[in-house]
Amino acid sequence: MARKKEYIEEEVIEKAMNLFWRNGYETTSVRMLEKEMGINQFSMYSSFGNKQGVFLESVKCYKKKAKEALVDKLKQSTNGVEAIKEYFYNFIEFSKDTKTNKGCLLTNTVNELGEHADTVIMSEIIKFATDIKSHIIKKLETDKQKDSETIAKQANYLMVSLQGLSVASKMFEKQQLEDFIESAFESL
Amino acid sequence: MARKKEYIEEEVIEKAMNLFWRNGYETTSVRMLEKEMGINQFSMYSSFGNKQGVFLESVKCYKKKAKEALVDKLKQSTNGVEAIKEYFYNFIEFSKDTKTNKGCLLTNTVNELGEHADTVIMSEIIKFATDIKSHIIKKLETDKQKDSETIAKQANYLMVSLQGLSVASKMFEKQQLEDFIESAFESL
DNA sequence: TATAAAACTAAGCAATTGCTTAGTAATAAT
DNA sequence: ATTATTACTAAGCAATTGCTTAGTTTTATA
Repeated sequence: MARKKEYIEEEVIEKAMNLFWRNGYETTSVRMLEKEMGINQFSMYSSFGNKQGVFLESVKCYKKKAKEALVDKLKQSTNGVEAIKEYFYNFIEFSKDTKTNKGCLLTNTVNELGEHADTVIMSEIIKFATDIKSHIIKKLETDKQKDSETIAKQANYLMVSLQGLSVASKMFEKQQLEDFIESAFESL
Repeated sequence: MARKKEYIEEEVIEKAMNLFWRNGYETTSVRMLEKEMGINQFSMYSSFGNKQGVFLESVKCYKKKAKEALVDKLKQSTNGVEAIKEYFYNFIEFSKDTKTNKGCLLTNTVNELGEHADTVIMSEIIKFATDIKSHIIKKLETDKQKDSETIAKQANYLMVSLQGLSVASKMFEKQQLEDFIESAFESL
């Protein structure tokens, strides 16, 4: 009874996600999204409501990709702390761009929008961060000599370090990033 | 022969700097600057050329403030590595806002504008980062047991950590930030 | 006191923003 | 084939962006 959509929502959202990842939320205009996603503004708004809606779906798409490329590997590994270090190295690869790195889309978002960010989007971000932290804690607990207090402290430390790596990867050279990772894990 | 300016450029720039610090470059509109600086757009443009000009002066103002509150203290201290740790703690105080922290204006800028940033502004930022790093190296060299290679590595590590602290301070609680600093200096 | 130079006010500029809407084309059930 | 439903195109909306300009006010000098 009705006409068919000429695009697959999951496919165009992945393109939108990459645009947001490269440029940030504000800098990415609806016109840019139109071009990159290859669909008209009408279609965008009928599928996702508004720009925030497109971004929310992009965030979900990013989470899925990051889960596959990073979190699942961390989850499956039995290497304890070494697995977390692997996560750090994998992240650099994951966020690689043509020249410099793009950082983590979620970190970029919090950093750009801060308090102004939509609460739905923020809760998505927090859920992901909490998930990563719990996996980090599990790997730290592999070492039976550590008490829960040092584990909590080290988990906090690693979460902040991860944020640092995300931002620093956008402006530092590979050598500095590797120096960072190696030094960061020296005392663990 | 001519009318006097009704404002002091240094004073209004400090206000502009605080606005940019809180909101970032793009989110800060010329209208917002007008209100915050308490001067008309005409005056803004005649004093600083354009929005980028206002921002460039704001960056210089930030550098001056950060130098006084952070770098000079680091420079003067004779506590070696402990002085660098002090720098980290001082930074948290320096970037404090009403509720969360504002991070470092320079880090925020690179993170927001990335490659799109004006080259003049970028060179100001790089100069400042290089300056901090050289002071960090000096403090590390206090420990005569460290060879130049480990010093270089540790300096890289600390610079990335500082970026991390800047971003993380915008979203983490004080306890996590202190956990980070303490853990970060454990192996040094 | 008259004058020229600079600084003010405020209205307005084109371009861009996110979003909407009027009109047309395609589709599956009747 | 007709019809109801949805998706498309593309033009256009008000609001905001960075910036300019026309006209007025202030000021130190001649």
